[in-house]
Amino acid sequence: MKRIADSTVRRLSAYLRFLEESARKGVTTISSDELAKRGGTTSAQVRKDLSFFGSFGKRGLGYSVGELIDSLRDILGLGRQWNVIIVGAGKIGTALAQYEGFRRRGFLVSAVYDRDQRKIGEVVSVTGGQHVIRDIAQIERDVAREKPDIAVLTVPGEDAQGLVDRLVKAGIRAILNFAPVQLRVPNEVALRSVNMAMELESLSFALSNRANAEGADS
Amino acid sequence: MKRIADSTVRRLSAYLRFLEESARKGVTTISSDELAKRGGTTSAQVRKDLSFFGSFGKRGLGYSVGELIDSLRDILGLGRQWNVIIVGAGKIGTALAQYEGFRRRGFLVSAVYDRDQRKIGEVVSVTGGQHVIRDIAQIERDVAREKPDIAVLTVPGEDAQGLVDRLVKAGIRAILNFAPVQLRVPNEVALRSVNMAMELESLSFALSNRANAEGADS
DNA sequence: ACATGTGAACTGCTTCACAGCG
DNA sequence: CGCTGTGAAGCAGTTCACATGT
Repeated sequence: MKRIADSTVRRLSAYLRFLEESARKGVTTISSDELAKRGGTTSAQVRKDLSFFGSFGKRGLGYSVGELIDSLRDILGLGRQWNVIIVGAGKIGTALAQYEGFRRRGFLVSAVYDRDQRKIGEVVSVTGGQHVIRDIAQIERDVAREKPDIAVLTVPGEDAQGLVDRLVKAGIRAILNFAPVQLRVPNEVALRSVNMAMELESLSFALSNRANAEGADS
Repeated sequence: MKRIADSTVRRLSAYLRFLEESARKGVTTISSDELAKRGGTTSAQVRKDLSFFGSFGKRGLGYSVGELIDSLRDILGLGRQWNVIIVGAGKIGTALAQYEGFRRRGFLVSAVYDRDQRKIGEVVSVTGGQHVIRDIAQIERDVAREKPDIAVLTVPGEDAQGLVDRLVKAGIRAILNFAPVQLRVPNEVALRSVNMAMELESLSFALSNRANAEGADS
């Protein structure tokens, strides 16, 4: 398979959300142009994005909403459940643990970790249940045994790289990082970072230079 | 001024963080190569990024850590305080309100809003203080009067676009969106989105297509 | 007639490579 | 001599434009 740009994947995800919304409204057919308007892109871009994976439309007509939803879910690997562990039970970690969007899309929080002895053993709510906070000290053992798919990192910046190294060694294959640091992982591990400091500073820059205010939205 | 790529601004932000860390360690001089290694890029990229704004280094030597920190803070517009309002006092909104990183970089939470009558009037902690949750109904009036710089949106997806329209009309110039929807704003308003669903789906895609696991990190 | 699918053109970010200067 | 600053080359992602299929 050809290498797919990250920007393409993000757009596919956006198309999927809009398609699901359209389906709920009873729309059954949609054109690349309508899809583009809502996704903040162009019809050519939509068609190009989809073309990497096959032909999903009918010429002269557009796309079947239902079929395209199925295809996109398949392309994005959303046809299964992914087990997610949350590493760091601070404010953001516990807030994420309860995020409804996780479950709705097949991401199940299977464990929550912290290193603070006072928190370990406490019960936290997660979407669709509860978990006892586990000790980060046992994370290698747990990851090796339970093989979670994704680790969400919500620990202080100074602890992040060390934990990543441990998680990678234990066999994790995907990490979503919220710590405000640049992490290093081997090529075979997928890493995405959400860096609030960076987003805020980018807004600060835009505000200080009106020329760049123009909305380059992720 | 020349148009600056978004990717450049994000890297500048990363350089700044690393420089501040180096300064704390007592490092006084640094080369583009060292800066690149930690920022996950190349030395040529570092020099090109900086070159858009001037010449900051000494040939044969490198950059003065202190001077470059000052220059970057200036470029990014971090020499002043920015007032931030948080719109939506749910789990994520309240967690963000307490985020230490806000204050440390000059972003001050100046108000918190919700539309839920049961929450309005409640007290929430924010970094360095407390706020009484205000009624979203009064947000236009407050924005017009208090002129906050940035609105952080942490409301349900279905309410997001409506609120953005109101905020923009009231005069907001920058928005950091956490709702999982694609927002539309006029060109003169700066918008950044953090979309967790998108990040997770992008990891799901990477896990389902090992070829793409390679870490394209934001 | 209409909207897709796609090679070709284009744009802009990244990398290269070296002249310039401390 | 070493490292910066930068024009030029390379490359990747986007846009164009039209042939194709219904």
